[in-house]
Amino acid sequence: MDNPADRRTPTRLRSKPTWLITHLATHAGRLLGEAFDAGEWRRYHYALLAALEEFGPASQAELGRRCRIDRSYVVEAVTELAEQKLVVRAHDPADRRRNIITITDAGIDRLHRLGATLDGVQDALLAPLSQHERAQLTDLLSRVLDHHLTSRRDGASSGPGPTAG
Amino acid sequence: MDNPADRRTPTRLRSKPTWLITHLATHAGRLLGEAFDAGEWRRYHYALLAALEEFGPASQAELGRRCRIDRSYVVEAVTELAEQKLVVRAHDPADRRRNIITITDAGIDRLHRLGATLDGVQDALLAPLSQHERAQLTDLLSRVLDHHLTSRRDGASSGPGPTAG
DNA sequence: CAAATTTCAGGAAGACTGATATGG
DNA sequence: CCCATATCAGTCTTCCTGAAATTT
Repeated sequence: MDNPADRRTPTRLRSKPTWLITHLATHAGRLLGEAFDAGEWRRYHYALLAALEEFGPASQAELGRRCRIDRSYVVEAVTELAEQKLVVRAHDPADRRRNIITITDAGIDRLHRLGATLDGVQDALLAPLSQHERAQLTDLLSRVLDHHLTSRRDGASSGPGPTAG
Repeated sequence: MDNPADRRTPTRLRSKPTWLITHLATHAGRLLGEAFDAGEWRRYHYALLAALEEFGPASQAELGRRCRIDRSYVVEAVTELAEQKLVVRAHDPADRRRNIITITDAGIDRLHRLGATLDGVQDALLAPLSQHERAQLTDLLSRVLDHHLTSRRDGASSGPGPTAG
């Protein structure tokens, strides 16, 4: 029952990056969940705060594009952040469709504290790798992700072209 | 609106492997979905077939442990595979709690054809990387995943210990 | 009685879609 | 009229938990 051979994963799966990435995402999600659970935090809370701090006030649509968060989630997450006074939601006088979201001092403070927590999660996730290897992995993942983010302009109106449906 | 600067991702996210892996998993899932959609395939169908082909007939519990698929899904997926005669589900005379799942010739054939499709997905996902870099990435991911799979003995009955609520 | 297996019922999180109202 | 934005109401997949029945 506790035989290690019983738990060996099929070679056909182990050799496939898609499988590795999918399962690692699950573990990363678990670690993030454990780290964030105490305060009802979600990943997108951190993402939104990070975008607001780095790029300044923005509309909800822009935040969604930057953080790759769906518009539905932006609505919900901004509401939650606003309730805790970590951001302020105001109408844009220049374009009355938009909300302008601004991070508060409390929001910046929270961002930094969540950041420290997150750094711990990265360490836990990449524990078996050396510093050099961690940088290497981050670089490879970045390049792959960049490729897919730039080759899919999925935020704007451009051609949908359902390739397999 | 189509300003690239508008889509730039916060540095605090880009530098975090957890974020990169999570988002890449989304893209991988999309690619897998597109590739599999035509035939109602799911990842775990392939995973189960791969385990059965590599390690021979097995109980459902063992399949779940090998492929890291939850027991609920194993039930469902095996049923679907059995309906298409890709596997056979039989009672184990030696231990009447167990079902013994065996892959059929048609199942092996399907496994190989799905494998070819999946290889195409790996290529699409890792397009921007050289062959050497792909091997490097696969190796790094494997080592990280191994670490978490072996440090968490999550299949058996051992202590759950909810560390955070 | 304890443990393992199969099975079902359902919950949680995240990605995504469609519809609607409003404004540019 | 077309497009963008904000919002709400859902669906879908995957992961996970709880519980029941059966057997060891």
